[in-house]
Amino acid sequence: MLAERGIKPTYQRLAILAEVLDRRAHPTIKDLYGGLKGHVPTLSKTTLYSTLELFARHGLVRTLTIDPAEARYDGWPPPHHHFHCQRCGAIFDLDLACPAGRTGLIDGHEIREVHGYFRGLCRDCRDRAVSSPRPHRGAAPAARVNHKNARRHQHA
Amino acid sequence: MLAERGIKPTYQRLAILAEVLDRRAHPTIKDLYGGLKGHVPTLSKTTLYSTLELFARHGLVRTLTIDPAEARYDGWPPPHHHFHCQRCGAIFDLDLACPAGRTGLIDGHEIREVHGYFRGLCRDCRDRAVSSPRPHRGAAPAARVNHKNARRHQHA
DNA sequence: GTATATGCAAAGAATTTGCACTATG
DNA sequence: CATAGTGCAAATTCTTTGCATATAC
Repeated sequence: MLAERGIKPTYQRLAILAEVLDRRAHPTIKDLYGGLKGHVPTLSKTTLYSTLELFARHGLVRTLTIDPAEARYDGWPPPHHHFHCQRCGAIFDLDLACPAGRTGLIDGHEIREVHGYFRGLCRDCRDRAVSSPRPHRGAAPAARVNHKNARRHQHA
Repeated sequence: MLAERGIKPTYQRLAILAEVLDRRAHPTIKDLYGGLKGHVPTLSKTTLYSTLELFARHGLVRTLTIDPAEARYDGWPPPHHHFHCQRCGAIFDLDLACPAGRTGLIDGHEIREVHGYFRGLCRDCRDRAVSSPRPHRGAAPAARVNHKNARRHQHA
């Protein structure tokens, strides 16, 4: 899968690719690093970053910038949209027919990547909100997506 | 515009709102800070950050996370998509009819924000590439949107 | 006079860079 | 050997936080 794209298939790269493909939950660098540590104990984050960038350049993974605090990676090939929960931070895949999601030219710009996502309250958080309208004291305030704090509350 | 939304209209807030609305080029914090320094010399970035977050919570501005390196702010109200040039970093508005851009429920998730954007080569960079297919020696490599470096090459 | 807003400086954290080391052919 | 890949540590820089001061009602 790598060699045929002109990417030298090193041990690290194969492991990283497998890890990304294996995860459907849009892992962060940290997630991937944690998951890979077992198989590739010497792995450095530098390699992770550079390899994922390499993969992204070759279209093997998508880099998601939905969460402003940290990048997430998506190895699921078919085009799809995402949903980002403002409360729990989870990211779900959405399979919408999206006519706007086309490549080619728009207004003279050459389209190479299409990104679509939604934000709001996910099903679970919504259910929770319905069953207990008033959040408990000490509950996390409505997630401030722009803050690094949000990271701490996320499910991955 | 602020008071009726329950936001105390302080001098700083009015100035920040005016600055965001005045700019159509999806300014960064740095852009806004630079532009505001003249009128509000004592302005701190802390206030900028917190005020923009406040505005975003109240729907007065959108926070764009298209550029992973730094947030951009959009005070243009009507829903629209964006195009991000991988080479020069510029962000353009795209006015597409996007049926996916709806609020309500999708798969049980409650949609509150819709974000759609494209990446590729903008019209200008494309023209340039056509007229001189081989980049000059020393020309910037294809922008690595994931890198902070990209910032230095951006037009704002 | 109490609550809220502002600002400065310091802290925090993801990402990038520099450079030395390793693997491969 | 030469080239490309890897890894550590340091650097960079956006963003957040802690508190002290100022402002508003």
